[in-house]
Amino acid sequence: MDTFELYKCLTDLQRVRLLNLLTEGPLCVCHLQTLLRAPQVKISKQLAYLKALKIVHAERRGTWMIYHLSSPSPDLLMMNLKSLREGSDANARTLQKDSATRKKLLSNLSTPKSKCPEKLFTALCC
Amino acid sequence: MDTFELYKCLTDLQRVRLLNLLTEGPLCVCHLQTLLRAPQVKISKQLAYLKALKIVHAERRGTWMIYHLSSPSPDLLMMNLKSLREGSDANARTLQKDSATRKKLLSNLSTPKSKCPEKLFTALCC
DNA sequence: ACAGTATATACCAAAAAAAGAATATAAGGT
DNA sequence: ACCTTATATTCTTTTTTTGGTATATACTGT
Repeated sequence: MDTFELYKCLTDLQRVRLLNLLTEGPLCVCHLQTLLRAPQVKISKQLAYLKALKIVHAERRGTWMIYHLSSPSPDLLMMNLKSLREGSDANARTLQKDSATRKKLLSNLSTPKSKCPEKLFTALCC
Repeated sequence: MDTFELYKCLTDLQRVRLLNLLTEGPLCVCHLQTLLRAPQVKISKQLAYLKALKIVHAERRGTWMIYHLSSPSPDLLMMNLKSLREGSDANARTLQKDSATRKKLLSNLSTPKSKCPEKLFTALCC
């Protein structure tokens, strides 16, 4: 993959938020939608974009698609995501908040009402 | 400056080549033109773009404009340029070749025919 | 087979970025 | 004052990226 493509991923807040969330574990599309408060099409398209670059990959679990960061993910990507997350600007705060919201969301999933697949790999999803 | 703007700079080979060359010392537009074998407008515009973001700044020396990397330049930028330069793909090779060509170009400048300003700061330019 | 839910894709409009030609500015030498 | 050289800016066209609506697919449960 061309390195410039990787930087292109990092020029858009929404894509960065997706990548940031996925660094902490796999998630399904519906949860990414919820976390980013964005319409399904947009999320789906961004994920398709990232998938085409093989930065993420998807796995079907029933009707749900679970998205993962590909491994090994390029050091360059990880390094930059880390740096973005640890910044002190508005964007960094957004990423930090996303992580926190993700934790809260996932801890609420073990309730009986949740119909999503429960345990996925080591992380909870859906 | 928004971090995403910085990544945008890194999505274009020509801009990266400019930045890479400038990390090794100031250069004037005509030499950047020569080194990148690109038309004047393009170089000028890219430099204007980088200048607007305060990543570089320019200083007039006679009719010549000498471009510098601003200092301190963001760690994030330096880190990524380093990584791009040290890669083993075609882009990295381009950057390495650029650096070599720059050295050769500058060492030919002390000849009497050269009308460009000779010593600039510690580096030779024009 | 049918209805419902989750996700993806196709298609078109809007916005943003890049490229090129022509022109403008700024300085130096005559 | 005028001509030349170096660089910047303006204007227009083209290309790329993004966004939205509608539609398609894939699966589940009945």
